[in-house]
Amino acid sequence: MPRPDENPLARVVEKLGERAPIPDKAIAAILQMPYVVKQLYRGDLFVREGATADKCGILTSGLIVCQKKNCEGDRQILSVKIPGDMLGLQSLYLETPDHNIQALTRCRIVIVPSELLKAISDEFVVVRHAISRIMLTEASMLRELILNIGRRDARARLAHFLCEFAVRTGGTDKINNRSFELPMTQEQLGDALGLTAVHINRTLQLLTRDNLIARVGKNIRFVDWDRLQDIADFSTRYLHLEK
Amino acid sequence: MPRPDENPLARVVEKLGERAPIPDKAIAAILQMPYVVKQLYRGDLFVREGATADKCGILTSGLIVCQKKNCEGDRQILSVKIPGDMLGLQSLYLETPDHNIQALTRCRIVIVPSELLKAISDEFVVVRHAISRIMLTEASMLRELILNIGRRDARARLAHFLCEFAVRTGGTDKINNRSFELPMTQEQLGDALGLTAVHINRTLQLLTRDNLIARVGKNIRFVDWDRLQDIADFSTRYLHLEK
DNA sequence: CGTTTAATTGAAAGCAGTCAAACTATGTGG
DNA sequence: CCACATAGTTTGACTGCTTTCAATTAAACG
Repeated sequence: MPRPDENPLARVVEKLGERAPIPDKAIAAILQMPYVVKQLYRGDLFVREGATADKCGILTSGLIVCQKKNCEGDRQILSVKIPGDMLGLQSLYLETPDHNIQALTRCRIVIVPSELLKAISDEFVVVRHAISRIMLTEASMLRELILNIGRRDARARLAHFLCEFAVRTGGTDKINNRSFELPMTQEQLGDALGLTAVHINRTLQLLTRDNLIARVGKNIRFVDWDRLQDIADFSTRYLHLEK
Repeated sequence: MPRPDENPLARVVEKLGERAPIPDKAIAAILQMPYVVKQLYRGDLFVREGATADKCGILTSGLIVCQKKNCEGDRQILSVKIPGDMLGLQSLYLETPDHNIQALTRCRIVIVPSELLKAISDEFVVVRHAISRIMLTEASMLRELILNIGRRDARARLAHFLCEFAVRTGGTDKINNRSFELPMTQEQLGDALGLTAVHINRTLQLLTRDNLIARVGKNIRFVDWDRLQDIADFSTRYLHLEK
């Protein structure tokens, strides 16, 4: 298989491969899809609610979110996509997107026609199982977010977000004392957690004061992972990491 | 096709048929699955988070919810299932359920082995497309709930819930002045909206006082549907009602 | 008809929001 | 490399929505 820098669709194969072993024929079919690499800038939309959806893709760098706005224009972020995540899979089966997909930072995506990926998934059982599992895992993460926003206070909510982000970007090993970049503004964090930027700021200070995390700019270090996880009521089950 | 009282699996065919025209052979395969009809009482679990999931089903009467609890035992309802809705489709592709499926009222469900429905969906393109569309619509409803809980105040949140429930149970025609039964306690409503029962009570009174709805016991009548929809910031797009 | 469950009400407390200002980084052009 | 502009963070004071707690009333149920 080509390296991602030779054919960026290799990232798609990798992603699907996390969920099920993909046979060579399917790999070949995926790698042969026509694709477009596109750079997005902060705020750019890849998919617009209510438009027509005929493309999907994969994020290769930067951060993208799914979001919706209420009638007053307040934004609610529904999910944060990290490099390697698929984008707009909904378009394989639904015509009209029910949410926006928007760049949070400058980022790079690889776009393919939904039709083609759908055709491949219709042909190869394993591919469609992998895609189904990805779609269901996305739904599971939405559920956890509902619990997070509906039944946890700001402290637990933010702690939970940090736990999830750390596990998704860096895996489950040696998290204590690990430090990582969180390239989001406090306003974006607020939009992701149903809070205001001001309150995010105060809550970050709270977590810092309680010796749960340490911060230097956008860099965050887990000072006491176990306790943070406890406070966050975090478990990885909903991420469905099992193969 | 048999009537649902002859073979309750006809309800499954109906449900899938809403999403895509199901060929006769597939209908026959569905109707021939072995099934169990089960009565559940309020609070009973059909699927338990963390257990093993090997069955799915359809709700034929009563109300069921998907829910999770935080570490303090507070319940958050993630979705409300009404008669005709599928249950536990997640089990077709994921082994371990990430949420509970619990009876809200006494209800009747028809259960089939996930394996069999999956086999049918592997055999018939249309069936699997219908199922995918159902799964994606469920995800879309989760997203709207996140927006509802994260970015709408109690009044709009409750109004939105009532709008959704009315449309789902009774369709989109002649809603103004329509009255319907909402067989949920105020505590259950609170769990569905990330609020307390007390506040649900006060918010219901608010909607009543503002002449948006009228209440007699669990019966609710829409006095001013247009304004309620406005306040709720409600649109049906996220329900993906299009065929 | 008594017992339990649900709905309602009131008072008080608290978490998070709002508003506004100050401060700090970041980035751009000269 | 500095000066300025802009975006983001931090802080304080105040407001307000929602929760909590507790008591009362009403409804549902056996």
